[in-house]
Amino acid sequence: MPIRVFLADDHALIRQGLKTLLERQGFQVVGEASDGQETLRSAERIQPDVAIVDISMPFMNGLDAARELKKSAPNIRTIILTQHEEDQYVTEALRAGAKGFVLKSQAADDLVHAIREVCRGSVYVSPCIPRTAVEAYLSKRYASADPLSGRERQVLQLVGEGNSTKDIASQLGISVKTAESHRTRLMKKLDIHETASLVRYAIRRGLIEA
Amino acid sequence: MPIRVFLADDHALIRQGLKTLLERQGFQVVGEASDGQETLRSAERIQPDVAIVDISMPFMNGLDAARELKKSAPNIRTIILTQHEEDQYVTEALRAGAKGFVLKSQAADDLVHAIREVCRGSVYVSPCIPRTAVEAYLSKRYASADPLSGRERQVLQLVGEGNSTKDIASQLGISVKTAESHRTRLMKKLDIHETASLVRYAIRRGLIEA
DNA sequence: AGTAAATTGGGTGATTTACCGGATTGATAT
DNA sequence: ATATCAATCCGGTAAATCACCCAATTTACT
Repeated sequence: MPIRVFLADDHALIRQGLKTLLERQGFQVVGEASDGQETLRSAERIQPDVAIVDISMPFMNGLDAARELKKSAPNIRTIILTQHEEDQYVTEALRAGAKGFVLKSQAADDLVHAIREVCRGSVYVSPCIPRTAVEAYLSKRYASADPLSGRERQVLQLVGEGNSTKDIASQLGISVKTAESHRTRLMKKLDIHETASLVRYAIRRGLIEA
Repeated sequence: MPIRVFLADDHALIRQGLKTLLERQGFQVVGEASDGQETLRSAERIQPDVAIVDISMPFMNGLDAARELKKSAPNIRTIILTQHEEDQYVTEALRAGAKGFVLKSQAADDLVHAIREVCRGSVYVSPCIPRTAVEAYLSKRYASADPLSGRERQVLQLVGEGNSTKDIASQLGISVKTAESHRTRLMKKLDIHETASLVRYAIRRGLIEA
């Protein structure tokens, strides 16, 4: 009896590609959805073995969908399939109850392995994901979704808004060195090494707007 | 004799899905690439009938790749395949020499039609795209929404992706000084004075994603 | 042919970052 | 109560980057 798979991605073309690919691998695609809410309604009814869920979807994103699925249909194993490589997403996905995390940049084999592994009860994370991200999930129990301290988040926002470290220091009434220190530490926490990535992260977090 | 197709998308998984799907439709997938530069090198050598090119790719985006392909391999018909629905992309894609424009949110049929049409010499744009976008291209009235030159746009993208000036120089095969020069000039053109604002601009322009 | 823009490159000095270190406070766990 | 850890604060040094000056060559357009 083939493994029954559900596909959630807002791009129909991508879904059809994945479906064709998975069916050739012997899986049975039993349902599809193009947003988080549709995923919940449809997957709860269909009760697939595995739900493959993209993060970027309209109305309800894949991580929120995974959280809801965990509550309403705990028997469905969720695999997050995304283009986002940031560690933050991995940690958040695992906390949301996902059993797998696969990048779209990986080969199809990776997804196939993930499906087989989660069906056996394992947790599967793409090998190219830094272990630190998985460890963050395992160790930091129930820390806030955002690993940053208040001051760090404040500095991050100011950096994203285009302020230099010197500006930030004077705005916060601290020395340049301290501002740099906050900045350095938050970058280490986020495993980010350039200002550009920092800005993109701040936008995704909603701290600033593009 | 089957139509020979080239696939350019930075997500291996998506490429494999599309490949499987297209081969079932009777097309022959003769090559793949995961970024714009690889697309140029590889497609010029292989000379496919059609190149299906995603916009969002690292190092060199799909629109720039289409522009280059038009010069170096005018016999290859380029179809832009993207998730971005904004009219601006359609106009820019057609100006860049693309013969087709298909959204990932559409069904596979749409892509199949596009391939057949462009091979017959037509221009194909997904039916869900507003006509105004196509008319903007036809009306030749270049309002030049973006004052940047090609090279500058390329540098902007690389900056937004988090590359240092040194990285950019080596990736583009130019000196650090030249890369700095491009960067300085594009910042002056945009009246932007910090990296953070540059990144936000690149995101708003759709050159990169948050 | 002539003008403008694009692309390439350099030098110098100021600014910023990266990476090393430590001091103090407050919360938490044992 | 006391050890421990995270958060906050600060400094020095070396490397990288930026800002601002310059110019040669190629390309594009009129």
